Amino acid sequence: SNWDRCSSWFQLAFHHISLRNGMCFLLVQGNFETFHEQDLALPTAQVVHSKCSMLDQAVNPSFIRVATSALTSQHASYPVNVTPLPEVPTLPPQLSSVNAESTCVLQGLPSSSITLDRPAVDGYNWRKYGQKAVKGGEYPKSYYKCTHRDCLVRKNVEHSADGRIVQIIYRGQHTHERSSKRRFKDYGGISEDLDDFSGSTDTSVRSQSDYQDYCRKPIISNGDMVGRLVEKIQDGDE
DNA sequence: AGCCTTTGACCAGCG
DNA sequence: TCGCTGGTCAAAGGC
Repeated sequence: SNWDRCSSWFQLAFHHISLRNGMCFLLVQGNFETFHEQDLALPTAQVVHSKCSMLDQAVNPSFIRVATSALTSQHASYPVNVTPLPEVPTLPPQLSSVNAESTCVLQGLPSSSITLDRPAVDGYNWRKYGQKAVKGGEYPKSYYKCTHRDCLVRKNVEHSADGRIVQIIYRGQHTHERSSKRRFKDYGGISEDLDDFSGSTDTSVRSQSDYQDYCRKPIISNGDMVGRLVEKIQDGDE
C-alpha cells in the first residue's frame, strides 16, 4: 500500500522490481533508494542476487549488484562500507549526475537547475562537523553527527572528484526514530514524500532507513523522465 | 536565536 | 621522536 501511495508521484522516476516474497526494491534514477527491514529480514545477499538474476536482466544489471552490496552491508556489523559500482550506463548528454537522495546536480541546464547537496535524506538529521581531503586529496571526506540528543551515530561520506558519493560509512546505531517531516521540506518536498512512503508505524523499520543513503551514479535510460521530474520540482510542486 | 556549514587547528594511532 | 593520516573540535559566519 505504501508503494501504491507513493508510486503515482514517483512513477516518472522509479524503476521497481517486486519479488515474490514481498520484498520491494526501489530504484530511483539509478539510486538504490530504500531498504527496509521488512525488505531485508529474510534474504541474504546471495539469495537476493539469485532472485534478482531470475528477473529480466534488461531492467538493470547494475541494480542487482547494488542490491547485493547493500544487503551484504545490512547484515554486516557496523561500519557499513559500500564500494562504488564499477559500471554505470551512459547518461544522456544533458544530465551528468542525478542523485535523488542527497545530491541532485543537473548540468547543462540553466542556473536555476536543482542542486541538492545535503548529507542525507534518510529521515535523520545530521550535522556536519568536519571535512578532510583523504587519499591524497582525491576524495574529500565529510563527517556527520546525528543531531538527535544522546544519539552518537556518525556518518562518513566520501565523495569522488565529481562530487558523487562513492562511500558511506555509518558508525553506531540510532537510538531514536527518524525525525519529523518538518526538516524534509528542506529537501524540496521529495523526501517528505519518501517519508510518507517509508512512514511505517513500525519503528524498527524506520531504524534501518540509513540504507536509503546509498547514492549511486544515476542509471537513466530516458532523459525526458528526469526533465519532467525537474520541471515538477522547479514548479515548487511538492 | 538557533541550527547549520566551513575550515584551520588539534589529537591519536601508526610506521 | 618524527611525520603522515584520519578523525574531531570549535570558532566564525551564513541562513
